[in-house]
Parts: sequence; C-alpha cells; structure tokens
Amino acid sequence: MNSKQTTEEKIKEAAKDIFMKKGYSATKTRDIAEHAGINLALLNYYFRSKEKLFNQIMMESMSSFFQGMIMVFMDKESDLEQKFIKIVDGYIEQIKQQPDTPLFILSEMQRNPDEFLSKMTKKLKIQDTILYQQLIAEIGKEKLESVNPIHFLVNLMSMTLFPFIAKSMLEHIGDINSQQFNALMEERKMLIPMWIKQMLR
Amino acid sequence: MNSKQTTEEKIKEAAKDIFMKKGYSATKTRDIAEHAGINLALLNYYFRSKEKLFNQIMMESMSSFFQGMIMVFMDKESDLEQKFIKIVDGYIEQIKQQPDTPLFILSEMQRNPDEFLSKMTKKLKIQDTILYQQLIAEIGKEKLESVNPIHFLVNLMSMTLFPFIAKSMLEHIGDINSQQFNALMEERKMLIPMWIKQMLR
DNA sequence: GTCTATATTCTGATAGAC
DNA sequence: GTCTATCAGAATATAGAC
Repeated sequence: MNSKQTTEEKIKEAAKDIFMKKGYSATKTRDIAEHAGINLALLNYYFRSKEKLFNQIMMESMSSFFQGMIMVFMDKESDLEQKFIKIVDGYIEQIKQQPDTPLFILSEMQRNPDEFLSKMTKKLKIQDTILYQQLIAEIGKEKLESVNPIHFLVNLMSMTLFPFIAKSMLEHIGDINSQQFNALMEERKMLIPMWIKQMLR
Repeated sequence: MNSKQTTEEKIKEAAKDIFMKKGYSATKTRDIAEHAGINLALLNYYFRSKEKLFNQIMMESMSSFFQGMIMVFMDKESDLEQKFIKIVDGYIEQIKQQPDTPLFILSEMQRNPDEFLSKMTKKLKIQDTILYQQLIAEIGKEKLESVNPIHFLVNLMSMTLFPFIAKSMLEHIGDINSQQFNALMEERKMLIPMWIKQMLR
C-alpha cells in the first residue's frame, strides 16, 4: 500500500506531515527526504525548491479547507440549521483526520499575510453568501439592529475550530487525553448548532 | 521616550515584536538587532543566545497571558457571571494591545509541547478551580448529566480568543478593516458573557 | 530517476579593537 | 558597552556519475 505510491507522492506526504507540525521555517528539507525514504537531491529534482514544495502543499491545504465551506455557504437547497450542521460536522470530521490544519494555515498566513490571503479568499465575501442572507432573515428585527450578524458566524467558526488549535493546552488544563478530546469534539457536532440557534432567538 | 530605554530593553522590545509575528524559527537575530538599532554582537552580549532571549520573552508572555486568568478562576468573591465578564473583558483588553499573543503562544506550544506546557499549566487544572465549582452549581441537574461542563469554558475561550487568532482572515472574508474589527471585539465584551449565560439555561 | 559529493548561501555566535 | 570582522556549522540547492 505504501509501495504503490509514486516517489512524488511519498515526498509530498512526508512534506505535508512535517510542514503542518513545525511550519515552514522550522522544517528542514533533509527531514522531509528522510521521512519520505529518499535522498535530498530527489526532492529538488521533483519540486525545484523547498518553497515551491511548500506552496503546493499550502495551496492544497487551503483549498480543501475552504472548498467545503464555500459550497455550503452558497448552497441554495439547505436551510440555515442544515447549513450549521453541515459546517460543524464537516469541519470536525475533516480536522479530526488532520488536527494540525487550522493552526498551520493560520500561522503561515500570519507569517506571510499577502501571499495567501489575497489568492484564496478574494472570492469569498461573507456578505455575498446565501448563508448570510438566510441568517439575517432569521434574526429578529430588533436584534438585527443591535447585533452585527457577523458575530454569529464568528461564533460558529470559533467554537468549531478553536478547540483544535488549542488542543494540547486544553488536554493539559482539562486533564484529558487525546481520546477524550475526540469524544468531546464528537459531542460538539450536535451542541454547537444548537447553541447558535439559541443565540439567534 | 524611545531614548530613555536601556539597550537591553530596546533589544527585548524588538525581539518581542518579531518573535510574535514570525515565530522562533523564522526570526533572524540580525533582524532583531537591526530593529533594535544595535549590532548583532550586542544581542549576544546581553542574552548569550537566540534561544535564551526567546525563552525569556516566551516566559513573560505566557505569564501575563495566564496570570490574570488564574486569579479570576480562583477568586472566591465574585460569582459566575462576574467571572465571565472579567475573563472576557480582561482578555480582550489585553490582547487588543498585543493581537499576536494567542497565535504566538499556541504556535510555539505546538512546536515544542513539553518545554512550555509542563512548566506553566501544571498548577492549573480546570476541575480544581472555583470557577468550575460555581459552574456545575449553576447548571441544571438534567443538563449536567448530558453535557460536560468543560464545553462551556471551551466556548468562553473560543469565542474570546479565536477572533484574534483568525484576525487577518476575518478581516478579509468579513470585508472589514482593523478598526471595525476592534469595534466588533468591543461589542463582544458584553455579548459573550450573555451568550454563555444563555447556554447554561 | 536516483544517488554521492560538493558548491553556495545563510545564520548564530565569537574574537578582539576601541 | 559597542562595534567590525570573521568563524563554524547548518541548510538549501546543484553537478555529475550511474
């Protein structure tokens, strides 16, 4: 199964693992080569440079990270509650497989804001989404005038993503292990949409 | 005013700025020296090494980050709602001055989990705090059996800290500038405690 | 395509003059 | 205390054989 991978795939997989864990600067190309079970020269043969390899992985990570979100945000069939559930469930399920993704993306964005932000999120303005329209339609008139609807979407993302970002800290101060952490996140799949609905009332 | 600083203070301030923005590995000692307006050799004269300088700054950042929190968590005078307000208000006010702090601390923890986690948070187990006791006292019996109280504290931290961590992304997709972002965070000082209270009911 | 050996650049740290 | 010049090691990238 591992042997079915092409060399290029092996390098990319190793690179992804290490870049995600340590970030761009702390990652050594020698480390990647070693973990991929190949020689350092081969890495440059396939990807020309560390930075090009990184950019490829970064772009793919951001794509899969935003892709799902955009589709749900723009879906015309589902109602507001269904969208909440899809977003929370989708992210938790996806990130459980790669828990380092959110911190990785946000850290590297911070390191080099222009590079990535402009490329990926130019298309997505919250205010232009179906989700946003459905949201303001749902909120009561009086509440709409006193509270910016953005807050609720920020809450949705915060409660879903932050636990992964602070995972190691939470496990320490909450005195739980990795398994218990995952169980908590599993519970949150139902809880977060419920809490958000509650806030809108 | 800038000239009243000692050389040591100038180096530390420059180091803090750059470490916070770029993290340990992406920071060059030459960069720090330049921003401090001194020579590279002088940095080593005062701090011996990049790592020692970093550790000093990291420790101070974590102290001021957790210090306030621990005190509120253990305060016997205030009730639950007052604690919520103090925590949210305190953090937002503090981090508005240094918006990079949360992402910096969480990134570097990820980079080197043992180094910092064990030192700083060993004392603080959530379940041993007054806040936690007050929380389970407040939650209805039926709810207490179905929902782990940790969730509410996770929500409190998530809604408070995550916006700063995702600041640049939020400003992009929310189509707002830095000033508007701060205004939103100002609003959240009142909103977050209210939302949490609502969840407990 | 893959490797070994090597060139090149970068970066943290020190020696030594002032 | 502060600087210039320099070293030593690390890390990226390439040359060239197989």
